[in-house]
Amino acid sequence: MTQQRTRQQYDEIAHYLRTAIREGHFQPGDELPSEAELTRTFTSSRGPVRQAMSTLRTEGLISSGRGRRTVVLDNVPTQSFDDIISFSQWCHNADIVPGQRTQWVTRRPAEKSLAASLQIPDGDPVVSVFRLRLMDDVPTMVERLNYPLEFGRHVLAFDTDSGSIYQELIDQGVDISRTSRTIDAIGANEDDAALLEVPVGTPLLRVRRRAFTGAGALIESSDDRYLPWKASFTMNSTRGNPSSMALTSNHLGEN
Amino acid sequence: MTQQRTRQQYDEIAHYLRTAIREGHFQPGDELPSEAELTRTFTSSRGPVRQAMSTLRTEGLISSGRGRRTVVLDNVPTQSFDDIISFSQWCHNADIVPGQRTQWVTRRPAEKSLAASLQIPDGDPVVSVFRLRLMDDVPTMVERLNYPLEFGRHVLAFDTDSGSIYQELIDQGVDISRTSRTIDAIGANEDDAALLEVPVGTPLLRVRRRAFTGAGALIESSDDRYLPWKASFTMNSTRGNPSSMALTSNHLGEN
DNA sequence: TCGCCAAACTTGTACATACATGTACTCATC
DNA sequence: GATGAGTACATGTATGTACAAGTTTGGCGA
Repeated sequence: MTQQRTRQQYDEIAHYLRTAIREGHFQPGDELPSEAELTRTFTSSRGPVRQAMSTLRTEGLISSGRGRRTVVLDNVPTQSFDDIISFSQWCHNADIVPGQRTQWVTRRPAEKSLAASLQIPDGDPVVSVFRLRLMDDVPTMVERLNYPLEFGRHVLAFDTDSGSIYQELIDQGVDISRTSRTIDAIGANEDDAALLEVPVGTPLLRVRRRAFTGAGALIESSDDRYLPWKASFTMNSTRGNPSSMALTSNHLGEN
Repeated sequence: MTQQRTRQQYDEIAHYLRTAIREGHFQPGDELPSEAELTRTFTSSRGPVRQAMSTLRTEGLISSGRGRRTVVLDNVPTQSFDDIISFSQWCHNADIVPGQRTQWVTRRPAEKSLAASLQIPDGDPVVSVFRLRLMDDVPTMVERLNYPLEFGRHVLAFDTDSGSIYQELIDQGVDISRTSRTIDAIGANEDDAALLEVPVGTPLLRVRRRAFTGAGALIESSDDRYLPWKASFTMNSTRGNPSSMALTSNHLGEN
């Protein structure tokens, strides 16, 4: 239940267009109303209209250019920051019932590599969670979460079988403002295989995520492994628009 | 070799800031010059400065907010549209020597599933390419490309062992303006395994890409499979900024 | 009928201004 | 020294204007 506050004009316009596209009032290939028309429709000036268009453009929903009318592209999926960070939230939006079976929650001193990935000194206390996540009661993903104690203490005080850790952190006033994800593939190890009910070595889609506060403090370092036939990532990019993704080469043979 | 044309102001500013961050003149955590300072530095108005900032924000390089100074985030990688669509271009930027060993190039009528993915009628002619790609002479990725004849004819007339098909299409006047990628994991089949010199079933990072013209015509449908210890995807997202990615669930057991 | 050109309209870029809204600092006061 | 009000300054939002640079349209002339 997000606060409703009075919506900004550009947000109003973006929401209208996005909804109209999703509901099919504008089909792929159709022309959107011109900026001049939209300013009249919303009794606004060109600024907010262009800001809304810019948003939809980076979401990959529309394409525009000098002289050309703005057209609707394929009806591609995009998700907001909140939808994509929380498995529970994501399931709700897809009309799926999320589930979780916590394997263990620990508090212990960080060994070297974990400390490095959390950007804390060796031996500092770390809270770790290991859960199996389910979609409609079907095993889908194994989740390994690690928190420095400052944020992990909220997790220790939380029943991890009851729902969304992300939502709990928000409620506790933790300001999650940015995430960085690295995606690759990895074979299921014995733990993964047992929980997901597949053979050892089954290819899994691995998403390693690090979440930060606005001030830059690291909140979480996680490792999620999805069954690839249950979930996949989609990304849109448009020439001339900024991109938030990169394909990176790993010279060193890490794992 | 892209045309240099006179750069726009906002592009000038964005380029300056991006370079300064990459080269470490602004460290993560540092404050960027205020908008007012930048307008003076570049003898510009606030519009272009804000447009540049907006670009860097969606690239995940900076964070800003009402009342707060704009700060540099971690020095995260991001790549432009051109860098990420062309394996050759990508390698060059990373100081890697790209290579390719073409297995075959064919022209044939599309069978049902391929026709569907190319959005053309069953039986329409399709040009397909199957290549092994190398980084510094080391097998890294297997590439399967499919083009409708309209665009594929340029590929047929091209020596696919000589370099970048993408660059060739550009040179032939094909306007590639948008791509959509789906990322998941899959085990190496016999062809993959033989070329990549790994056992059958080895987990691979699969990137299925579809490329479109500005008008919406489908140019290419491809399937790239990377050795996950050679390459991975990275994505940044910031709360409140538009996102161009989505995690999608596959209810149906496709492959 | 065909081809060319000018006009009208589209989106992109830039400038100037105003006010909203949040942060951070100064400084007087207790 | 701690506290709190006030102030200066930061970015966010909105308006209005102007021009640049493409595309589309329609009419005119050959």
